[in-house]
Amino acid sequence: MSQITVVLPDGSELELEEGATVEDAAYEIGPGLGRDTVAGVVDGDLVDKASELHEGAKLEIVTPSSDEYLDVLRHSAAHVFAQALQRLYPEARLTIGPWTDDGFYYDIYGVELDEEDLEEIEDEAYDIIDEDLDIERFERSRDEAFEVYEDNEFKREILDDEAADEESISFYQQGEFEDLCKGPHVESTGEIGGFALLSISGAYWRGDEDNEMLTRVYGTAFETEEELEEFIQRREEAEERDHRKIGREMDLFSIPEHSPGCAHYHPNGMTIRRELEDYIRTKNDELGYDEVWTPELNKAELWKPTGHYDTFKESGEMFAWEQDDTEYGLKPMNCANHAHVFDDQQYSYRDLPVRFSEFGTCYRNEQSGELSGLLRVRGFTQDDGHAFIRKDQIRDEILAVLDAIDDIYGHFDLDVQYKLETKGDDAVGSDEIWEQATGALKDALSSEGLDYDVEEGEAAFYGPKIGINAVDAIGREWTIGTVQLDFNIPERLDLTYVGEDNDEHRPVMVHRALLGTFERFMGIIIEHFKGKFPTWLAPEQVRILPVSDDNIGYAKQLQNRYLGDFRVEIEDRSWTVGKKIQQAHDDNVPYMLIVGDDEEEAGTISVRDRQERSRDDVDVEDFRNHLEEEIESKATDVTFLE
RNA sequence: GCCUGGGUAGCUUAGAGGUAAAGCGCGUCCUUGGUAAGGACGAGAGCCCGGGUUCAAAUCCCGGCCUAGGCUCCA
Repeated sequence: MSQITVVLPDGSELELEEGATVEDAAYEIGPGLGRDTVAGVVDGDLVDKASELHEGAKLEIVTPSSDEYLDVLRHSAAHVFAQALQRLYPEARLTIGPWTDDGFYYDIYGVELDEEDLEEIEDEAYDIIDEDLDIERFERSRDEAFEVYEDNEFKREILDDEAADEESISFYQQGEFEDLCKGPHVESTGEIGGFALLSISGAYWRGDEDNEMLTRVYGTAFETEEELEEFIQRREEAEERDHRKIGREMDLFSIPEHSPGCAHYHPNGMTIRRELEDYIRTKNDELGYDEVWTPELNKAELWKPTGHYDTFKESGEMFAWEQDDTEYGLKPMNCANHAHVFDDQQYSYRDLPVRFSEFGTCYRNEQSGELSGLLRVRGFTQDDGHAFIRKDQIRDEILAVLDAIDDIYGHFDLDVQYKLETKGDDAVGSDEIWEQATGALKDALSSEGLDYDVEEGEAAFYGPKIGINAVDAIGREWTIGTVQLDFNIPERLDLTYVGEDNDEHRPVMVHRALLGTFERFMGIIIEHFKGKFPTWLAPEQVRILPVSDDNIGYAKQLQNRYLGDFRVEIEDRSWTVGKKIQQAHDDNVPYMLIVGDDEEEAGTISVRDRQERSRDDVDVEDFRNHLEEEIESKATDVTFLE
């Protein structure tokens, strides 16, 4: 019998007989570990403990105390759901039921469910958990497996595809229930402590729009009921951060029924947007961009040579219509217009880079089901910019933008992820050009020392893209800033500059948006700050609370004499001090100045901040100076009372 | 676009065939207050829109619009 060697997490090696399984390896290490083994992680994949090991495998043993145990538990919870479902709806056909980051789902066919049905299924699932059924793996021959799934085309397809190479097919069984499954699973349904079905939705088989719509049930499971309760609580807290809720409460914006996907900024929201605009204008100045403005309305012709027409119009994403026998459209992007501004005169190599920036308002007809508050809209304004550069300027230009983005995001305390998106199916231009452009972006990311994920095939049609992604309250990722390198549009529009050699040369275009769009960026920061904006962004920076109506005069005096440069309101409703304070907290006002007879006599203020810190006898000038500095430095939170 | 929910006062929600409710907010009055909700009274609702069933529809049925979470798209 020949031997194989596997590598354990600490780097040590373990000699095993050929054909040894994960469980065998665990027993080899120690009988205790052997007994505790739930599954294994082999070369990074979670697998059943009965899996055979191969020479050189990197092996990790999963026990109930491993991080991966929860994934295994949830995989079993998906089976418990399926079992409960089959007890109540024997006609339901099962497809796939994997674990996910925070639970599991199961896609089923042939049964219609609504949310009331979920409660019933959940009760049945708890019965199955109480029955503490042993979960056992067994195998069937291919022929037998096909027989079992005689009327389940989905499982048969899995047998034909995923399990095509396997002669013996892995099944799991618990009580009367069995399911085609490669595992791994826990040993008994009783190991699940907390179980909940969360929602119901549709999902296309194999994720393909042309396939059948399946019913997907999302659920989650934990080892204990307490953990489940914590999970539910975390979800409720996430709802509290929802930018749509905060946006309404703080009167920042609205998206009325008559303008689906198009935000209306209210005065408070517009204050924030204007601060963002001012900041980005400053940054664009520093980066050497000249601001332009180009129209939303153009003839559709504009986008034909660039390729936008094919991409956006054909997919129904562009708002376009016939008018007087001519097709017009609203711009889905700003680049074609900027390219024309560039093309309007002849530049020399000495002029490059030529950079245009614009807070450009674009419209795209996003699918109705995709709209989501400010995060996915139909009308949006990008802090867009295009640099027209020489090939030898690529590296510096990209680095400058990445630096600026890094600097800007620091003021928002945002955790962002960099993505490199590469050539997709709808791409225009040659492979060679794409490789060159993608390489340049990679170089820039590495030389900035930035970690990034590569997303194959996700780029815009005209060039590879660095996407800067942020996460919303419920964990969805959204691209905000972006840098794209484009050799194609200059080619298609025949853009040129005159080189040192007096010949015409092709410029390269860098497309970039620092915040992305004001809509999405605001949505992200509302959720990130939970409405407690940094003072420089806060719609109301200071609220003066007179202790009694008699002190309103002093409040006004303070506002006029010292605080005229800031966004200050006076709370003049005849409320108790406690009530005024509560209201100011609810409104997320950074600073409250409480002024009564004592302060009025001494000419001072009492300062309270939204973190519930307070100080009496404060000199107004000191406060004013600090406020100025806090705003100037774009501090991410209130600091006067630190 | 597809699947499953939802749309009732400015906001959050209750009501589920028989005269439309509550809390917050808003108005008036009383109270003039000291670091997270003082009191009284009052105004405020085409119950998303259009059709249908019914003696009677916010409620049941059909269609549409909007919206939430998924799916699919997506710069």
